[in-house]
Amino acid sequence: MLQSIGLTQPIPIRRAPSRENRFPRLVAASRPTAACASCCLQAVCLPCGLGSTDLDRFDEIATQRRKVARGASLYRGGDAFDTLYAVRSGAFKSIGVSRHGDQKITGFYYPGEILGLDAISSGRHGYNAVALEDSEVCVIPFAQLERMALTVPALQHQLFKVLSGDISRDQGLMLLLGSMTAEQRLAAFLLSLSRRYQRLGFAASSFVLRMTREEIGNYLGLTLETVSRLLSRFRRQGLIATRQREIDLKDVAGLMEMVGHW
Amino acid sequence: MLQSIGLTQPIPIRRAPSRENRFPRLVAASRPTAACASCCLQAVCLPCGLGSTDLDRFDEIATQRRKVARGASLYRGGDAFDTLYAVRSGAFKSIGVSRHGDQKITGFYYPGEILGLDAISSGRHGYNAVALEDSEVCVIPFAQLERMALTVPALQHQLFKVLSGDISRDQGLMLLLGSMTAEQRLAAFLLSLSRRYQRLGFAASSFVLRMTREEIGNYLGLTLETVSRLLSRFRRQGLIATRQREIDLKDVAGLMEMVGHW
DNA sequence: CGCAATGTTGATAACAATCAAGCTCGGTGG
DNA sequence: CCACCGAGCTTGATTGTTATCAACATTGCG
Repeated sequence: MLQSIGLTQPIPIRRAPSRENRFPRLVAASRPTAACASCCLQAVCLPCGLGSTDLDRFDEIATQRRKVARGASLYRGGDAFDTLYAVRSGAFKSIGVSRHGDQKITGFYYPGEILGLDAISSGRHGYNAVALEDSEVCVIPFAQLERMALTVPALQHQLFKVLSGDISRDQGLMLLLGSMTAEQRLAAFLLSLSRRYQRLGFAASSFVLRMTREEIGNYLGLTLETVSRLLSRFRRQGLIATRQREIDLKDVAGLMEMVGHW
Repeated sequence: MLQSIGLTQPIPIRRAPSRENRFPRLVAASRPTAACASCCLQAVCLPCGLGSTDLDRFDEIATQRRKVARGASLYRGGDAFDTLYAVRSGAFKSIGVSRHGDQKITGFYYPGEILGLDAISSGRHGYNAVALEDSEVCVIPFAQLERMALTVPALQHQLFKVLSGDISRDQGLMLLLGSMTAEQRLAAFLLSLSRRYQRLGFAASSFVLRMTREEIGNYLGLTLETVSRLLSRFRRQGLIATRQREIDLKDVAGLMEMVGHW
């Protein structure tokens, strides 16, 4: 069955009652401090290389959580950079906005993934981070994190790995944008989502899109019409099944063949 | 006047006598250990945040240099990752190769820039690094670098900044590939080269391309014909002047206008 | 029930790719 | 020294993929 994914607690996935700044009651209650030690994302999140004593020290840094309602911004381009954020539940998009108001999505972020890494170098955020659904993040003050990294080799190493991993991911996307057809891009996108859901312990071949066709198209450098047409074509070809935003990958091998072994 | 750039020593820029594995005599002599303290790239290279005592310690790590002839690989995709490389002179391209033999250039690297950052996360290089001309790099063993970063806060911070800067740069390129016309991409490319040359202390509006039209096109997700046509158009429009690979930016404002304020 | 947001599908147009021919500049060999 | 050769570049003609414009369907919500 198609299932709800990307959630670490039972926030309803169907569209929130209105566009912005409203949380369903069940998550409105105040919330204890984050505790990585008991977090189900332990295996995939930033502190995943740490032993239990180091993990406790890390917990002293990342004490705070923050909720972000669907459509609201976690930070905006131009904001001063102080902290990294680890997605705890929900999903985010990172968007650049040009002076002319054109928007371009540079990434989607799922639980266990880190937001704000690109801002370290300049000390200022270059993009807006917007929640695709009611979401929650762990707040990780960067100065403290850096200080701790000096005394915990495993943490320093993990940080290097996370930063480096982001570079790899972006380069993969550049490859996609720079040398793949629309068809290949969408296939690659679906496969990438599949892999990420699997990493989180969810079914790899059956998931619900957190974003609209328009957002997918924007991210992939395509129009929403092209995305819609391609999804229809994939359906006709028996590669996938869809029902609104629910996606079933019926022929993963076929999709991979389509991407062409990059 | 158009001038030679990207070189920290007088290697002739005109095409080397043959395709590969041949160095002009003047750089064939064996070379003393690298010394950041006396390197003219100090201000822009990896150790740029360090004080003089820390710089001396850094010099003990990065003792080795390596020459790479035009067309030769510094490393290849699949190679184990041990070391980072700082470009000392010359220029490199980073290319991904698909199983079908298709190549895609993911980046160009100029003096002071660091090669290999994307390999930290997996411990294995994902791309080939190929010299665009006879070049030299400083070898920076990563394990030692990490160890030193634990005791030198400024170095750790600088490493975070360099990694983060690469993420920003890649995201900028994604924006370019995903939402700009051919014209905008090429204009953005020329402006980006201009900025990099300027950073190195060279003229910002007058430089020699280190890469072919084909390589530019590959990098920008265009064909070489499109690149050539656009350069001709820019010339007709009075935006640039060209003579082979020499480029003069005649109207930087016009080029920026074209890119459209991303 | 109707509205607004999202998604599907069709017709047409534009941009860039492809195919093709020729040019320029260096290097090489007769 | 000159002629040839090839890599790299330019330009033209044509094709094809994807964007754009447009109409309509579906869903959820007030």
